[in-house]
This record gives sequence, structure tokens and C-alpha cells, in this order.
Amino acid sequence: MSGQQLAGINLMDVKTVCLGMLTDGEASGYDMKKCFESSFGHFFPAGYGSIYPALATLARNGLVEFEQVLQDGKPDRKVYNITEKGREALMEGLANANPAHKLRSEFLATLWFAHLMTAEQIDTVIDNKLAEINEFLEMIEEFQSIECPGTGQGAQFVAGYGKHMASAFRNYIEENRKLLTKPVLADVKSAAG
Amino acid sequence: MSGQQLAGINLMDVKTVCLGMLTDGEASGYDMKKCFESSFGHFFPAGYGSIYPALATLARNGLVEFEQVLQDGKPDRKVYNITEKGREALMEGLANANPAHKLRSEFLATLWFAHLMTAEQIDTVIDNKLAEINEFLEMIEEFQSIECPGTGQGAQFVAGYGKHMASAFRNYIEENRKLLTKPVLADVKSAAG
DNA sequence: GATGCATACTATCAATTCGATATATATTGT
DNA sequence: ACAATATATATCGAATTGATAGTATGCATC
Repeated sequence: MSGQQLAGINLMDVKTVCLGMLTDGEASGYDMKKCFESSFGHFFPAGYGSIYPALATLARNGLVEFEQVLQDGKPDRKVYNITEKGREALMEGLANANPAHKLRSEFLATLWFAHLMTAEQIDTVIDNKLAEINEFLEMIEEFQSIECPGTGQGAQFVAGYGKHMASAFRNYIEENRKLLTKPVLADVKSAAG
Repeated sequence: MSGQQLAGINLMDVKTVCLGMLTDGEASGYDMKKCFESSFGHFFPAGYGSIYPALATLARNGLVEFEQVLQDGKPDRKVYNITEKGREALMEGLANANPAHKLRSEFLATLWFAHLMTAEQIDTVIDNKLAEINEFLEMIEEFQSIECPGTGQGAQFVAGYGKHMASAFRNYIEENRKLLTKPVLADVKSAAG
């Protein structure tokens, strides 16, 4: 019942995030996709299939306006701007006191069934994940070094979160991976018997 | 092109997880939902809307079989069992060397825009998240205490992961939340001016 | 004795999201 | 000359989410 406010925006969904990006200035869908790729997408992914429909809905409901900009050579741009109504909707989205924080890990689901896998398979999965984490950590450190201090407290907090959690992830894996490849009692017995 | 193997299973999706659960013995969709609720769902969520269509597809492709069990009083149960073909498909699912690990955080997306929020809003969001994390940690500790050692190395690894990461999350928030409510230079100037 | 709630069990629907793909053109690299 | 990359739009099928619906029993509260 409650929560259904201005033009169907009630949560921190892709629409709300697009509105937030527009508070920094005008942008096209393409620009926003790049923003998702470079920073946002690491903790809140979105592709064209989400962004373009989101912008269409926002425009239909008057939360953003756009201008068709003809370019020579390149295709036209639709440059979006947030409206006053859009700002209100954004504030409502930010007012949600219990925003979700969801994990969906095929990695953990796979390792849950480690007893059905060979030690080689387990090692490969883990080594690949460690390599990914290390790449991510390098990327974050680069991001933090170019971020100018004083602006974007939120961005700094989130980047720090990413670094902290990725390190914790790496530490946990390195210290506990042997749990997964260690033979269980039953196997030891059958090997000895 | 590649990856499209036995009956449309190529990743660690809900179908594959259901097959994995069935290696522990027969179960109904309802049973599996309970399993998702109690453990699996914390890192790989699935509701009825995913589970029932998944089981229907698996049955259609011969990866599981089911028996309609009539019960007095209660509604009928469809009790599923994994087939040999299903075991093969599961092994293919587990053979994926790069299983994903995805986060989707409305929490971090919200705090990215902390400069648009009041300090009270920020504090509420953070306090609520800390309370959630503490509940989660209690739940995990209970899970670990009832888990018998020697069986389910994977489950132990995953539970340990959950505890480790939730603690890291809590520590980061507690040590860095002041970044978000600390006034920025511009605000200090305008307050003094 | 009736009303409402919890549990047990199935299943479906609209809305949203994902990942891939289509369409076009210009620039840059080899 | 040819291939790849960047710019920019948009759509489609498949999967997932979250809510809801239906049917039946037991149990407690009013």
C-alpha cells in the first residue's frame, strides 16, 4: 500500500540511480552506461536493457526532460536533465530507511557442493576468483587516487567499502581454502582400507 | 556458442542448485524453498517463482523425476528425485571455472548520494543496516553450532565466509560512518560566513 | 462458534533486469 | 584495405523477483 509515490518510484532502483546521476548535470543514456561501468556497476549493475527503459519511463512521467541533439557523423544524442518533480522523486527514493544489500553468488553456491568436485576443479575456481579480486583491488586504488578530496563523501565511503571487503574476501579465501580440498574422514578410511 | 550443454543448463542457476540439493535425497519444491530460506538464500536467493518453473523445466528435460504423493488433509506433494542425466548436468554446472559473485546494493547506491541527504537520514539507514548485520551474525553462529563437523565442508566454508564478511562489513561501517555526516569545507564556510 | 492466523503445498502473473544483439557511422590502428 | 574500437540509439528472449491466489487443516483468540 505505502511506498507508491511520485510516478511509480518507491525504491532505490535503476530509475532512482539515473535521477541521482543527473543531479551532477545533463547526460545521455550512453553516458550513464559508462558511469555504471566505471564505478556504480561494481555494487549496482545496470545495462542498456535497464537504462533505456528507465529513462523512457522517467520522461513519460515528467521526472526528466530531454533534448534531441543532432551531431555530425555520430548518431543523435538524447540529452537528459532532471526536473523539479524528478528531484522530489529522488528525495523520496533516498528517504527509504531500509535499502537492500543483496548478494547472489554462484561462486559460493558452487563451493557448497565442493564434495562433488575434484580438488583440481576447486583450486581452479578459487585461483580464478583470487585473480579477479586482485584486479578489483588495483582498480579501486586507482579510483581512490584520482578522486579529489572534499567532494563526493559518499563515493569515497563506497570505494573504501569495496577495498575493505575485497581484502577481507581475499584473506578469508587464502586462510580457509584448505578446508575444501582436505580429505574427509570417510575418504581417509577408504584410502587406508 | 559453447556452454549450452545438457538440456539448457550451463551455469550455476536455480536449476543447477535444485539438482545439487537433490543429491542429498528426494524433496518437494516446498522443501527446497525452506532450504533456500534457512541457508542457501543468504548468498543465492530464490523464491517459488524461480523454483517451480525450474523444477518443471528439469522434469521436462528428464534431469529429475517426480512422484505425486497424495496426503490426507494436506495438499498433494510432488516429490522429486535426480536422474542419472541430472547428475551429469550438475557436474557440468559445477565445472564452470568462473562462477559469478554479484552484489546489488541499494544501500551503497543510497549512500553514494549522501550529500543529498540529511544527517538524520544517513544515521537511520546505517543504524538499521548494523542491526541487520548483527541479526545475521547471530543466525550464522547458531548455524555453525548445529552443523556437525566432518560433513559438508562446503557448507562450513560458506558459513565461515558469511561470518567473516559480515564482521568486516560491521567494522567498516563503524569506523567510517563519520565520513558521511562530517560537514564538507563548503558547508563549514557558509555556516561561518 | 466464528474469525483470523500459521503451516503445508501447489502454482501463476506483472514488472523488472540481464545479456546479447541489431543498426549506423567515424576514427584509429596495422 | 581491413579490422577493431568508440559513439549512440534501441529491442528481444529468458530469467528472476515479489506478490498473490487457491486449497486444506489445526490452533488460538475473541
